[in-house]
Amino acid sequence: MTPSPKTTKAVFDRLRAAGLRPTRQRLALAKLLFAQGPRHITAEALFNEAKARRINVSLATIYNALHDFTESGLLREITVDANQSYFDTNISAHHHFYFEKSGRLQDVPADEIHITQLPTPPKGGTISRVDVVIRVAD
Amino acid sequence: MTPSPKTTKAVFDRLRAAGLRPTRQRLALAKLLFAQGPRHITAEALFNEAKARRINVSLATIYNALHDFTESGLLREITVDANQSYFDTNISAHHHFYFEKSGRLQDVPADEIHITQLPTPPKGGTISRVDVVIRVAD
DNA sequence: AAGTATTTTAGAATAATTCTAATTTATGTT
DNA sequence: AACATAAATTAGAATTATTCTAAAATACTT
Ligand SMILES: [Mn+2]
Ligand SMILES: [Mn+2]
Ligand SMILES: [Zn+2]
Ligand SMILES: [Zn+2]
Repeated sequence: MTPSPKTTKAVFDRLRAAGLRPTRQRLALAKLLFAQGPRHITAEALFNEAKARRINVSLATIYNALHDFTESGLLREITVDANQSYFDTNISAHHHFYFEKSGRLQDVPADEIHITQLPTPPKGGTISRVDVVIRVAD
Repeated sequence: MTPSPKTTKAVFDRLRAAGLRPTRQRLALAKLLFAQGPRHITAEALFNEAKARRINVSLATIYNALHDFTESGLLREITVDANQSYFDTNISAHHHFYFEKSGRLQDVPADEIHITQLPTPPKGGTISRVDVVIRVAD
């Protein structure tokens, strides 16, 4: 199957809208990240995936792209494991199951967790995000 | 002020009860960790604190002790920052404010967050813990 | 097409953590 | 108390994820 021009165009526009230059490598990585459904991926995993598809991208660029995407709101960084960062292509409000043995993350839609009371942050502070991680021993 | 024998004895017994040999360095570290109120500390911070008090302990031992304490239930490991692990001396059920700028953690008592609905974990999985992190932009 | 800012890159550097293998220590047993 | 043995400590090397550097390539504006 030849690459869908529709997908390419959509990804191109998405980068543009985010204020990021649609370079060859960002385009390729964004397609890997966003073509499928929601994903939770590490830098190393994305690097390997790119290699498998013969996309020539340096590891530094992987990190640059992941951080650039995160800063411009295309990705969200998730910290559940002390060893490596996960990047989430689902940027809407939601939570996670974290399978401790496999290290896999699974989305939990926001409406499946009801938080009916939350404390007020100390004076001067603003809540930037509330993360719920349900750790599952598998 | 000479070290309180009461505290020393209590810490000694606590290690014993946890099935850990009360060695010189574990005793000293446990006192640093548990003498005061609840703390959230990194390996490096504990190492520096030990040095400041002329407690001679290698960095490897700091890591060994923190992990041993965690495995035996005396500490809890908290993952909020991709760069380093935090160890929590408060092992009762509770949650956290995380001040993104300073990297400081603050306890939120369990009863200040009401979670009235939680999803069922996938078949075969058991919830080992539900962590709520309220990220505060300060 | 030229000029400039941005991006990419290889490889070196850094930082947290873990490992190794030798030494020391704790504890149970004579 | 001395002894034996398992467990813990240690210095330093190794590992791993990530960041940095500075040079080359590319994107975008004129
Ligand atoms: Mn990062
Ligand atoms: Mn650990
Ligand atoms: Zn997600
Ligand atoms: Zn805490």
